[in-house]
Amino acid sequence: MTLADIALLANVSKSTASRALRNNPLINKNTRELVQEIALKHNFKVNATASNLRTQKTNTIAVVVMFDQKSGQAISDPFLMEILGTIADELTHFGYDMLLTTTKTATHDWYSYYYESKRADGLIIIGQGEHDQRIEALISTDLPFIVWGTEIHEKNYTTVGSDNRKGGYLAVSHLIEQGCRRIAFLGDINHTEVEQRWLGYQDAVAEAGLVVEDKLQIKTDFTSVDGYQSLRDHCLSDDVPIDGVFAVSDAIALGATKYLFEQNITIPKQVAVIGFDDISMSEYCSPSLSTIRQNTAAGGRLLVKLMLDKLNHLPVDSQLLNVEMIQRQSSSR
Amino acid sequence: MTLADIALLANVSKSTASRALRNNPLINKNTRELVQEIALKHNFKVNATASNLRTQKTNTIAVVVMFDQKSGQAISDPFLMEILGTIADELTHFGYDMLLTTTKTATHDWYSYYYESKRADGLIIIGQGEHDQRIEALISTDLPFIVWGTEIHEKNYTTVGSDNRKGGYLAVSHLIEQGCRRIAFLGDINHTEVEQRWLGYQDAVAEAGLVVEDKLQIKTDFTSVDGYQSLRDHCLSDDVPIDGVFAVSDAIALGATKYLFEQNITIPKQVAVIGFDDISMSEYCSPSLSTIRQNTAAGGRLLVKLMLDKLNHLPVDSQLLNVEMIQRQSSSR
DNA sequence: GCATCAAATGCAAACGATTGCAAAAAGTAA
DNA sequence: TTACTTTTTGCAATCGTTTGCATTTGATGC
Repeated sequence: MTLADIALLANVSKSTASRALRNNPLINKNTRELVQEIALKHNFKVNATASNLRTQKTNTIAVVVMFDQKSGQAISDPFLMEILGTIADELTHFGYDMLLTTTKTATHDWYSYYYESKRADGLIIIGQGEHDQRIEALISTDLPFIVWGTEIHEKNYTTVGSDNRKGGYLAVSHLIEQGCRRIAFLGDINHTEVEQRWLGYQDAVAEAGLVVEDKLQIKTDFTSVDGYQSLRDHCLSDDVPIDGVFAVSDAIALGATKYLFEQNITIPKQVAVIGFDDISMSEYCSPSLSTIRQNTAAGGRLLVKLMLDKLNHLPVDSQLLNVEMIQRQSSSR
Repeated sequence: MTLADIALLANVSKSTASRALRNNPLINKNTRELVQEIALKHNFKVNATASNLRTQKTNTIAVVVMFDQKSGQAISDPFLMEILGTIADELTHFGYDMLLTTTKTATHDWYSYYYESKRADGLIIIGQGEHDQRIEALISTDLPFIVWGTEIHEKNYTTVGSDNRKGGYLAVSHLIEQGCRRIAFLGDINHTEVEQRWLGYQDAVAEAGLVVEDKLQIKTDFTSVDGYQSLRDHCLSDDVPIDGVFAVSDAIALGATKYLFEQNITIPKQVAVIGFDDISMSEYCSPSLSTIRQNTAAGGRLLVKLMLDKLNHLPVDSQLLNVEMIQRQSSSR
């Protein structure tokens, strides 16, 4: 069933049929309805590849999920799933398809693969990784792309992301308010977003008139396993005593909590804990986890909106999303 | 930069250029290398839409993630993310792209939208939902599709999935072994997979010479919130005392655990708990969560392999993946 | 009845690759 | 040299839409 067949059935030309199907007012209303009716009856659907070829548009956005470079594993934060879900829904809502890739396989030249070879009209990148060169390579191209992460002023590309610095500040101020004085920071500041949270940490510590101890900043990957190991291997010794933990993801926080439990250290009394993300499980673990909530739904929607604006050649600015401190048991003394 | 340009530069015809690029032995080796070199130098990439149109193949597989119909929310189990990640990687590995959708938006006619209109060569569906009609509608079409879920013998389509019945059996036998006698089942047996786990529950109970009490089967959706509420609203009263919980997902189990904690009910002593999935966090919550491990990596790989086999018109059979009981603190008395 | 104009339709050329088949070139044997 | 393979190349059609432009149709005015 092709457009030609429909045209034949409707006794019109291909051009008329084509226009009629897309409700072009150039075509007589009766003719339009006739053609549409016939198309419907025969369950005709426009061939996307042919249409894409002719129009030079794909109506597809590629979404790249940055993987953990070391482990080669998906950053399996439920957080990711949530934002992906929103993006998918928003894109379908605007008539776009979503092509999903991870950075794990093959160091694709994204520009060539997706844009030049016409697989997608634009790119949404989730996560900046550790200043990935692949992102920077895109800046000088005409590929429309948006990154979930932190705005980097020296680098000129559009980002959408949480106010990570504020998040770090809120988390640590809160811990300090609860009486914590030696707060471990679990995260890898090579990730731009994490770096911001670390700055927020420093802001809060400075504000309280305390001193930032570099020893308390412990490089930790985005997994529960790493959270557990960080505490085990680097903290709580006489050398580095702590009374609070700020983990840059809830997953990390859960791992840390686990270790504290095993050592019979009471939470929040001896050590208070706060995470980041507010994944749905945080409320439902025990003790429930205090955290900084990221507005993933708004983030996903915004990513898509800016992407579409960009495709329509509208001016587009990076956006900072507000975060919120959610106090739960793990930090309530 | 099109094929024609390259051909011109290489002083050959388009056909020769096309063949040369794909290393067709019909073309002289020298010519091939010449063309490839030129293409490389000019960073030429074949236009996918044109190629797709001509070859009538898209080299794309659409993946549909079934959403929670009621909440309209993504089943945000990390479990999903893991399997999606594997699928994405496997597909890229075999040169396919992955189109992702959720069932939330628009009740697409998948056959028309993806297959007829040539957006994808095949469909992988994650989750059966509650006997979704959209799946059944595909059976009579020529669309190649595979479902992650349980084989349904009356329905004739290919599935890949865990041995859910065995999983249920293992979980419940284990609890019984630990001395549990009244085990709550948290899950919604309208989901085919959950139904299987319920059958496994019954198997184990029967084997132990106990009686299956329908009161103990509590309809619960796939979220922590629901796990929490199920226990709160339906169990632990004098009416329905329990000493064990089998939750059909780790997320549910975490919610349930939370409620037990709040009620000062000790785990595993007063109530032992076991979940399903073995998401990465299960090991790192406290108490660590016993669970039934699904082999998501194998599952993802198998889904893709069968899909490709199907595309190559090879015979394809549904596959059952083994599951494994992981004993942790929450059930170790 | 004819000129004029607007509304509706159709022609034919793209879009950029792939491929069956024919033709040219190169190699071999007589 | 001719005849006959074998290897290598190129022609031209095709995939199924969309769209600029020309053409037809019908309406209107004089």
